[in-house]
Amino acid sequence: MKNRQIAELFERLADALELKGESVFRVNAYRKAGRVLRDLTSDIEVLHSEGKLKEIPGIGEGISKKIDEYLTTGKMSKYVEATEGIGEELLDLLGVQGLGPKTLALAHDKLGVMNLEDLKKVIGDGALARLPGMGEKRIENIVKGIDLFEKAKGRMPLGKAVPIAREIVEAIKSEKGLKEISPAGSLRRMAETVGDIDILAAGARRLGIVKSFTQLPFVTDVLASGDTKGSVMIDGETQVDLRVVKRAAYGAALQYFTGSKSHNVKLRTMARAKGLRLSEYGIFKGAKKIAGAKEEDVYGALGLSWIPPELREDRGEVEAAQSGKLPALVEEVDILGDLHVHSSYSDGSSSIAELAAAAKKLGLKYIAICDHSKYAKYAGGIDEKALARQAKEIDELNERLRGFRVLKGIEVDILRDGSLDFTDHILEKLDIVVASIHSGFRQNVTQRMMRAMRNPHVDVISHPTGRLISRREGYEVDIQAVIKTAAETGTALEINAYYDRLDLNDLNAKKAKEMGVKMSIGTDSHGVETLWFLSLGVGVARRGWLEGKDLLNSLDADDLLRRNK
DNA sequence: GCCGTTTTCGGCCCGACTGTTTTCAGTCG
Repeated sequence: MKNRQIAELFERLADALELKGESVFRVNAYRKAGRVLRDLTSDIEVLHSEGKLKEIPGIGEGISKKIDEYLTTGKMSKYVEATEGIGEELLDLLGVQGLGPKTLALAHDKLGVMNLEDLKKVIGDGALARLPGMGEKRIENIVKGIDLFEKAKGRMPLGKAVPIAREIVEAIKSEKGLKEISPAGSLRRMAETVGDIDILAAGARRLGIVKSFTQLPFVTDVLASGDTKGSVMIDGETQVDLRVVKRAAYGAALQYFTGSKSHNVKLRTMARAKGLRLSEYGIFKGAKKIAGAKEEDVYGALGLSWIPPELREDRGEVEAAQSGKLPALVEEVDILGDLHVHSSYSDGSSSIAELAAAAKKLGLKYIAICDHSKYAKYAGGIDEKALARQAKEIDELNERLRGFRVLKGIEVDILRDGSLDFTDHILEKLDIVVASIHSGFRQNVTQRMMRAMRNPHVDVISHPTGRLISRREGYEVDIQAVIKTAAETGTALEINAYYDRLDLNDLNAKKAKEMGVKMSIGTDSHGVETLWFLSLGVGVARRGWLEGKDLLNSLDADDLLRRNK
């Protein structure tokens, strides 16, 4: 799959052209093409060979020719031409807050700035300040931007942002005058990583609401505080913004601050075509406001049904809403159990009884204990004897439990030759077999997974790509081929909900669904405190357009066992 | 460069803020 590398090429091309002062519309066209290619689940090379490039939205005559050139010759002359005399390092500087394309181009043209070093130098010696339109404040602002750029802690995983947002909402929701409050932004969309945490509130006494927010005990720094917005740092590393609006604009503001940007642009374009204007204050016909208090009304005014936040990425959700074809997305209440949990038998920290009690408290009906198998020594993998002991303990526990059931499972290693770490004789006695790769990430991963899927006792392939969010790329695996085999063998693919995995991700889950593959959410918990990650998994599933019926977890325990026979 | 229930040409999202300016350009979200 060359999708990502071509997407990157167009994104870089857009940056380079922007720096050269090319028409913003052309720049945006390239940028959009980049985004669409990044999101594409089909293989660009296949579409190319079938002559279907122009069927991709945002790809027309010019861009399809450039893709063709790149795929046939290995280079794109437009890119080479546009980036001549411009290095990667210069383009990277567009990421500095307060330094936009115009200013950067000026610094490049007049002062020969090529990278961060140069930029710091021309600030230090006052050369930048002497350029037209530059003043003391702007320089100061750029210096701040450089500071942030260098720290660049980047985005935090969703699993870290969610508890912070919940805690803040909990802490201020009973504030006097507050009528509505909700997380917004990428967190509300359940994107896998989150930049700043955005929270939106509505009500009277707005100043007081902001004040109670900036005075929360875990706030370490107040960046801004007014009667419509407060901005703070939590624990010195996480920025949280609270905006407070009037109730009459809450829906429009929530829609606006939830994004995504491309989803919003699409809606505004639609509004314009209908002679309307959409902003964070509402939908207007001339000077008359026709919607704004509720999100449903904003979408309604555009002739759309309400679109769940997780879908708002301009991946076809607006068209689906227009034709009444939005999926009935899976909800947390549809999820009856967690299908991948570790106990203290292997490297977990909680006993099976503790896990069962905690899961029951979360409203679940069952959990599957899937400890590591013996090959995974580093993770305290268990052998056949320990597995038998565990089975006995689970039987005894199930005798006592009411309205809850513990399933006997295993996370069995797929070995280097594609065989499994336990014999079929052992596996067939279990309620659920989850198979995964923990070694040889570059050795025939696709073939090994396929072999595992053809074993009739294997029910689920765990974390199928092996990626760790912002830490590890993942296995060398042909995920398309894995999905295809899963469809043939009826094996489920896991949406591993552990916060730094989320694997399958949203796009792969969507692809798998389209190919008729069932999925299984498992938290991969190693203790009771991470069982809540199930909601992260539901987030991924919803972002992948999944409905309850696409997930094994929506089956009750008896139906699940029948399926796994 | 893309695209079409205003269009095959002429548009292309919206508003706030800031700083450097006498009316607006640049940047951001």
